[in-house]
Parts: sequence; structure tokens; C-alpha cells
Amino acid sequence: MAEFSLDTSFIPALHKPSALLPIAKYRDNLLYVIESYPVTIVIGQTGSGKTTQIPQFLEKAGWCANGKIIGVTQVRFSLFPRGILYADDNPQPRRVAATTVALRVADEVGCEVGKEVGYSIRFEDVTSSATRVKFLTDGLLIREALVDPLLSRYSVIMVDEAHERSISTDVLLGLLKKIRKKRPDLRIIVSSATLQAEAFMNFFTTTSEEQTSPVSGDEIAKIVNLEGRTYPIDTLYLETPAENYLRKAIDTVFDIHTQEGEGDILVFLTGREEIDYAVQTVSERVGQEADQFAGLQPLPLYAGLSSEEQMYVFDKPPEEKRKVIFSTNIAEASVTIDGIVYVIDCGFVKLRAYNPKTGIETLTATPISKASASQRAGRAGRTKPGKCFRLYTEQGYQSLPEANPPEIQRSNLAPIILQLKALGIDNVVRFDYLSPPPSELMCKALELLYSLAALDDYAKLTRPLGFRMAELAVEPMMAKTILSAQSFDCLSEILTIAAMTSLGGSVWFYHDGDQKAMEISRRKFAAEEGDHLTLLNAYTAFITKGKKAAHFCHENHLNYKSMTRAVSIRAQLKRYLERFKIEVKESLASNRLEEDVKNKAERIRRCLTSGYFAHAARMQPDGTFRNVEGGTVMHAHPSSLMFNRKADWVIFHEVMETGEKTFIRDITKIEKRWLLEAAPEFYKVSDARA
DNA sequence: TTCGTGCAG
Repeated sequence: MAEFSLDTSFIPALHKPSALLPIAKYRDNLLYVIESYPVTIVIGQTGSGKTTQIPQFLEKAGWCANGKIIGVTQVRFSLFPRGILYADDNPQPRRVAATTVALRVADEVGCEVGKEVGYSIRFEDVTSSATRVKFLTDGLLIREALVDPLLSRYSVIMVDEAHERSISTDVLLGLLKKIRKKRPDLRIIVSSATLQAEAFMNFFTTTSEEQTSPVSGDEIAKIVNLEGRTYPIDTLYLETPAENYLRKAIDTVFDIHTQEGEGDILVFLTGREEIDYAVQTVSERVGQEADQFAGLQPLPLYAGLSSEEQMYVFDKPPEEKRKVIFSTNIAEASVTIDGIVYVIDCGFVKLRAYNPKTGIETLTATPISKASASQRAGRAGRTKPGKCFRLYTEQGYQSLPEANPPEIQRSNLAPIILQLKALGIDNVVRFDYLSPPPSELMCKALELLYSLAALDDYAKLTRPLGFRMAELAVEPMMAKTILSAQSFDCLSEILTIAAMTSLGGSVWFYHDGDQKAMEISRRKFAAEEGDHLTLLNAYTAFITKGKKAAHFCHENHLNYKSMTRAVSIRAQLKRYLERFKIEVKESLASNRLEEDVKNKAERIRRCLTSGYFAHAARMQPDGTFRNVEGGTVMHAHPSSLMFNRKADWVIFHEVMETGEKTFIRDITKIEKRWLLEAAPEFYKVSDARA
């Protein structure tokens, strides 16, 4: 039973958003501003129609004359996190794709996708010579700048959802600011939430460097506010802070179910563990108190679920049932579910940060920003008026930051520095960032790139290694590994390992209680040398299964969606290498002498060491790991084969601190002398420090 | 004995 009733534990907020209007009436004003100002900042909520309507307005107004095109960058393309569009387990992938923006706009324009309206994402370019409006990811547009530095094909570039401040959005905005100086004809549209619009305005109207002809900021950029079409949302706060937000969230679900009208519930929690617990607790209580709580259908939603499991949240609940979806931040912006009337917001999100001193990433639950809080609340008002229950006090809300620090200020910058250098921006420190990253992050990244020999003594990109590393779509350490693989005669295997590790740990999956079975399955592929070779074995087995692959995955607790993605990534990496004139000799693992296999395994491990020497560690007598400097105590992640096994020196793909502990993942045994061979200078410096 | 979410012609 709930400890508090709704009426006493929540107090309503004073302000309600008013009902909002459609975009059409702003058309003429928008076109006028875009014509008159190089940069237009558009404020518009989800549902305002900005993404679908503005490109059409522009096209009709003649912005595609002389073969120019309109580019619209998108943070996401479908209803689902990426992958489902391609997964063969979905019988009608195109139907899901039909929800993408490009398809919607093509439909409105009355053309086929890929003709006048097209889109381009990794692995899928649906554009043609007829394309005038092109939706693409911001990362891809940055890559286009490698070939066409002034992005001269575009008359207008619209950066959608810029307020989300992903690293690639930030870099793209910096590039566009630079390009604008050389291309006065280019029009830039930045779509943003209200809170961040000023910051974008300031960014485009101030100059960081000396400028020849001083221009007033007023002539460069203008903000246009489009009111969106949403329904009013009542926001309610706790009177006193919750001691345990998870329990409070569950109680609130039951309160809503018994006291409020129809409509599904969306609950924001921070991670899988909390979500599984909440789903289980609610279903147990529904079972026990069937009379009162019958008709509640709890569902989990997080990225680690298989596509079938994610599908359930979109299904209509059975008659007389109320869906309650317990979700991570994935439902804040990436996934939109219709029919949500009630939102419960725990007030926390897990955020990644990167410590340049240790090179260790952390993942910790952090209070959300006001911007996030309003985004979460907005999920309730998409189909009719809704309510948002915030599991914190109004005072707590007031103390939240306006926005969380942008990604570029809390990430490993090595990949982005490599790209900037490849774009000809050698002075990466003085690049015009929307939010400059801390200098420690810059230094750490430059050091790493130097030790990988991607940069020379003058911090210039090396040829061909550095340029090739920038072009490969994997992180620098893996790029180096791939480009060394030919000399270790294991390129085919390294390509597979690169594709598998870039899946980020979603290879094996299991449901609660299924874990033992998963581990038994995994043992079939296990290699004594560690996780990388185990991943190689799993992939090799997978690709020989042909039409039975899906069945094979199901039997072996492998994530089919991830495996098919690995196949695509590997093919793409191979195409890059072929462009570099590096031949990939495909070797099949069957019919090998045991000695050959051992020999190859050693070459693979040596090759991995050539890229991952900075991620080396030694096992201590107590079974934990220390890096070369001996500082941080690290544990093998329970998902690793090296968990509870003996080893001496190892290299690992990733290190992450969560809660109290620091874990390393994707671990392979190596010999200490290989480290000295791979990076003599790196280890000389480290020894001196120690 | 465990991990927010994306993305790369």
C-alpha cells in the first residue's frame, strides 16, 4: 500500500503551459528571417512541426535553385534506437522506417524517399541526384566536410535538436561558424529548446579571433520562437524529499492507478537494475492484490533489451489494461511513446564523465537539469492533457542546474581531435568551441594520439597512419590496432574483433535468472586467452549459420540484432581498408592445425597490444588489477571471461567506474615484453613517473 | 558478481 496519498504528498506547480499553435502561421516570418540573416535560431518544441515543415518551406521558396540542397541533421532517425531498421527479425522493417522524418516529409511532398527527399545514415544512403532535401546525421555531415570543406553543395543547413549538445553537434556548429565566414551565401538554422537559444545566439554573433570588418551581432543571427502544439501538463512536486525514490515511484504508480483517470504511465529511472526491480515488484503486487490493481501492465524499456522486448512498449495494452513503462533516459528524447498521460520523474540520470588524470570513465547517477525535467514532463502531454509527478520538492527543482555540462567537456577527446586535424584544423586548442573543453582533456587526448603515432612531434597528423586512423570509423586505439594488423598477419581476425568490441557489450544477453544458461552458452566459444578471441569465435560461428543464424543466436544467448550489426560494421571497415589499398585476406578458421591456431592467437594478442598498450594492467595476488602506474584498483567486469580467472599482464578495451568499483571489460592476456616492444617511449615515460 | 544514450560515405 502507498504510504502517502496523492493529495497530501504532491503539491501542484503554479504555472501551466498554454495550448500552443501550429507552425504554418510563422511561415512568412521564418522565410524572411532566413533570407535576411545568415543564422536563424528556431525555438520549437517536439510537435511544432519544425523538422518536417521548415525544409519544405525553404524548398518551395527557391533555396534549391542551381542544384543546391538543404541539409537537415538529425540526432535520431526512427522510433527505435538504431538497429531495428535493419534487423531481419522484424518482418516489415520498412513499416518501422515509415515513421522516420524523411519518409514523413517525402509523403507530404508526394515523392518517393530517395528522390526529392532523401536521408543518409551509416550503412544506408537513400539519396539520389534528384534529392533536394536531405536528412542526415551530424556525424555524417562532419565527414562530408572531409571531402568538401565548405559544404558547398548545401544552400541551407539546419542543425536539429542542437540543445542536446552531443559532441558531434558541438563540433559541427564550430565548423559551420568557420565555414560561414567564407560562404556568406550559406544559411544556418539551429533548432533549440528555449533555455539554450541565447547561448547559440551568442556563439554565432561573437568572434573569438580578430575580424577584419566589424559587424554587429544583430545582423548575423536572429531568434524565431515557434510555439508548439502540445497539451497542458500539471506538474506536481513532493512536499518533503523522498527517502527512496524507487519505492516512491512504485507507490505513485499505484496511487495514479487507483485515483486518476485513464492513460498510460511513464516512469523515469536511472538504470536496468532499478527498472527490473520495479517491473518485478509491480507485477508481484498486481498478482497479490488482483482486485484492486488488476489491469496494470508493467513493462521495462532500456537500450540493452532485444528489439522484440522493446516492441512491447508500443503495443496497445489489452482491454481495460493500463501500461506502466519503467524506462531509462531513452524515453526522454530518443523514443516517443503515444498514449502517455502520466509521467513520474525520479530526478536522476546516469551521466558519463571522463577523468583525464586516470583516463577512467565514470558512470554515476546525477541530478537531472531543469531542461531535462521539462523534457521529461513534456512526454505526458503528447496526446491529451497530462500530469507529471516529480519525486523531489519544488525547492529541489529550483536548485537543479539549467543544463548538464555538454558532452564535449566530459569525454575522451582523442576521436574528435583526430577528426578536426583531418579537417585541416591543426590548432585544435583555439578552435571555436561552443563550450571549450578543459585543457586537461585536450592534453590527455593529444598525448594518447602522439603515443599511437597518429601525431608527430609538431602535433601534425602523420601520413599515412594518422590520416587513415581519422578516416576509420572506430576509436583511435582500435584504429591503430587495425592498421597494424597486416604486419601481424591477422587482419581478417582483427576486423572481426573491432566490429564485435564496437558493439559495446551487447553481444550476449539474458533475462533474469537466465544468467547461468547464458554463461554455459558462452563457454562454447570461450578462448583461454580472453574476451577478444572469444568474441572472434562467436562471430565466426555466427556467419557460418546462414539462414539459421537467428535460431543459432537464440539458442546461444547471442543478441541477433548486435551480430547483424557487427557484420555491417566489419564490411564497412573492410571497404575503408580496400580504399587504402590494404588487402584483406579472409581466412576461415576451420581445418587448422592446432599449432597454427595457437600461433595466430599469439599474433592477434600482439597486434591488440600495439593499439591498446595504454590500457595494460597486471593482476595482483588478490585477483584485482593495477595499471602500470599502480594507482587505481580495477576489477574484471563480471561480464568478462577473466572474471575469477588467473592472469598476469592483460590489455583491455574499456575501463569504467560505477558506484564504488572500477571495472575493466574485454580483457586479453599478453606478455609484458610485448608492451615494451609496442610503445617503448610510452613505457619509458611511465617508468620515470613511477 | 554488472552497464545512461547516441553516432561514423
